[in-house]
Amino acid sequence: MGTTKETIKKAAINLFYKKSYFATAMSNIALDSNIRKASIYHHYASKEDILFDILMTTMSALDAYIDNCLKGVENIENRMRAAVRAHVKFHCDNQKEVLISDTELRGLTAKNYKAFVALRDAYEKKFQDMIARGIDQGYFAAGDVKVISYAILTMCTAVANWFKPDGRLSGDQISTIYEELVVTRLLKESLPIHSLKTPVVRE
Amino acid sequence: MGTTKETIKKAAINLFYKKSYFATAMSNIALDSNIRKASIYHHYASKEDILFDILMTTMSALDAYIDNCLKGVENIENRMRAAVRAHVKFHCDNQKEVLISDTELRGLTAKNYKAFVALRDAYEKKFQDMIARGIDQGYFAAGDVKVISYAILTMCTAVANWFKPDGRLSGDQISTIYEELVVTRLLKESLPIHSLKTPVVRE
DNA sequence: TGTATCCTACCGTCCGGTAGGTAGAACATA
DNA sequence: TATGTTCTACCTACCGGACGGTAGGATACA
Repeated sequence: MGTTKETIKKAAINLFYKKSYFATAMSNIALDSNIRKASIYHHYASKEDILFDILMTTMSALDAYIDNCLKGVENIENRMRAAVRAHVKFHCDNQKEVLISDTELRGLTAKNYKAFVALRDAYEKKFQDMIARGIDQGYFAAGDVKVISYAILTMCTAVANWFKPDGRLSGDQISTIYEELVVTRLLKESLPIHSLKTPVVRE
Repeated sequence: MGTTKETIKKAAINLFYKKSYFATAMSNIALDSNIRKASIYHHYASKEDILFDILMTTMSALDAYIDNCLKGVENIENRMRAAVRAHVKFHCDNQKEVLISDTELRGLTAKNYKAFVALRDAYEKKFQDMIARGIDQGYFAAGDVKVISYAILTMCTAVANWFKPDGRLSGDQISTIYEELVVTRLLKESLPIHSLKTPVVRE
């Protein structure tokens, strides 16, 4: 069951996900937490404080998860593989939280907004640095690093939009497909048209 | 200037984009339209009716735009190129509307929700059909059509999240980059690692 | 005179948040 | 062991204000 604060947070995550932040009332959260509305204010200073807590812990968890998955992986291509796999897996396993992180930033005041965006920018920079390094070292095809990083990150993030926990494919399976799509296709130069039909002999 | 209804709609688009649907009050829309709140109800039956109008006209316009861009294009690879280019261009040119379409569906009642999703599904099916056909004909590398279509569509749709009208790249330039990324990379088999450094002689 | 358009004034409801209090565990003093 | 104090966690009851929407009248143009 966990602490009352965790119960409140979990209820808020479900409601923000289902109804959106602004459409969710404190009384809704209270009801789902089996608590009176005023009691929430013993654990959180305001409604926004709940949202901010969700956003920051989710972003921090994502960042820590990726760092852990990259630990000890040296080769840049393998690092990119691990990063994509971790990012997609996290977005399958924490679907509601990351969707809130994507759509409810407008519920934050300027100060909290800046704090969150700083975390997010630092996270995205890790991908941009990897891509730039991979291009430098000749592992990845040349291109606009900013645009390629946006393409990869948004595509992997959006998995949270369509992933279904009880669907045809598991989070692990989707991670594997995306790892391949990104690292062996999107980041590489392609073979010419119709080369697939007639195998090409190299070297 | 246009009709009063168009003024209201335009004000609503700006506000829904900036503050979100639920955080926007009818009085806000009235203020930005230089009209009294009650007057809005002469043109729209309810707040949701405004949202529904925005969503449906945007989705219909996107669908019509893509159809027009594909007219007369026969070769499947060129069709895919045209489709990606059109999709990205539309999402740059109608940034606010498509972002609302992506995030504010929870503001719709069940009936309206179904009507919108039907349009969207039909649109997405066009891409899935193209990808399946391209794979069949050997133009595109084999893979999970559903997942690949999601990857492509979400990546192209998300351009609306980061595109800046006065930024470094124009909508046309970004469309060109994405056209290449999707059709000559993501949909193709790649060359082996480091092949970029030493050119490969084929056939 | 009829109709479309817009207005002022108002309704009931729900919102985020607060005031102030109670039950009970923890602890210190004697 | 008995008694007073403090703290956490929760409660009931309420506040001012904003919300979406409505009733019914004024204006303007055909």
